[in-house]
Amino acid sequence: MSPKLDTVFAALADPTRRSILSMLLEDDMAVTDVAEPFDMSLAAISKHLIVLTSAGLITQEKRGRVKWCKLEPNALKEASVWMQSFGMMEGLDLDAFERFLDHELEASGD
Amino acid sequence: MSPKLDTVFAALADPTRRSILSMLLEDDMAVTDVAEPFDMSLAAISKHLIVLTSAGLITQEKRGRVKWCKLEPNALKEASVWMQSFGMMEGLDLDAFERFLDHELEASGD
DNA sequence: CCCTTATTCAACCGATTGGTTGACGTTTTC
DNA sequence: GAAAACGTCAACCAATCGGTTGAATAAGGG
Repeated sequence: MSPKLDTVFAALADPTRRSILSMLLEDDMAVTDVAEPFDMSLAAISKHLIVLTSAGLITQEKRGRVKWCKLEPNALKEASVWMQSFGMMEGLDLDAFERFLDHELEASGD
Repeated sequence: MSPKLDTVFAALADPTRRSILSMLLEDDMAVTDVAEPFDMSLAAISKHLIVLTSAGLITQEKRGRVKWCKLEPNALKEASVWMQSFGMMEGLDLDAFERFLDHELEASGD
């Protein structure tokens, strides 16, 4: 159905890419700095960043010779809603959860 | 980090497998019945079911010659919490969200 | 017992993935 | 303007993926 879900979940399936997302949670980062903690070539990281960009999970903006990577958390929303529509919260107070989400998502001005 | 997240997200990245999960949301199903709506060999579906089982998203129980597939929604919880702990809620009241999750996950007795 | 139904296994296939290396284009700095 | 820093591209590689087919196993039904 949604090709977007395919790419978002596929992007999240790799631990390196999830780590990158976590790092970007703190701040925007240059590609080189993203790569620094990983035991892997810069080109490999560059590819991971392309995957994340295609999935819409991050955006990249070039300023000077530095390309800045920025988390794009809204891309997680569709996937998250899909999971939620599901049993994910079985046994939880789904109504309360939904009310919470409605309220919070609205406040975030998506 | 968590190898489980790898397999869960990878399992969710395929539209056929997501469809299967949706079908199982309604009721437990035999492998043959799961395969019926898909334009694909039974063996292919069998493989998809193995992937879903490895990810813990479903369980399979053989009764007689029929193997029943059952949704295991708790497996989505870890992945879901990972996503939520995340930027999906950037700009939202994260503290309130965390309190909510703590409360609800505790209540669910995961 | 044989036949059918239910499911998996094994071998194979082409496409994709996650990594490497080395060359290349840009922008900055000296 | 040459050198360094930033990042991508292209070619390659082994491993995995999503599918096929055909044979094999297991359990019921006549």
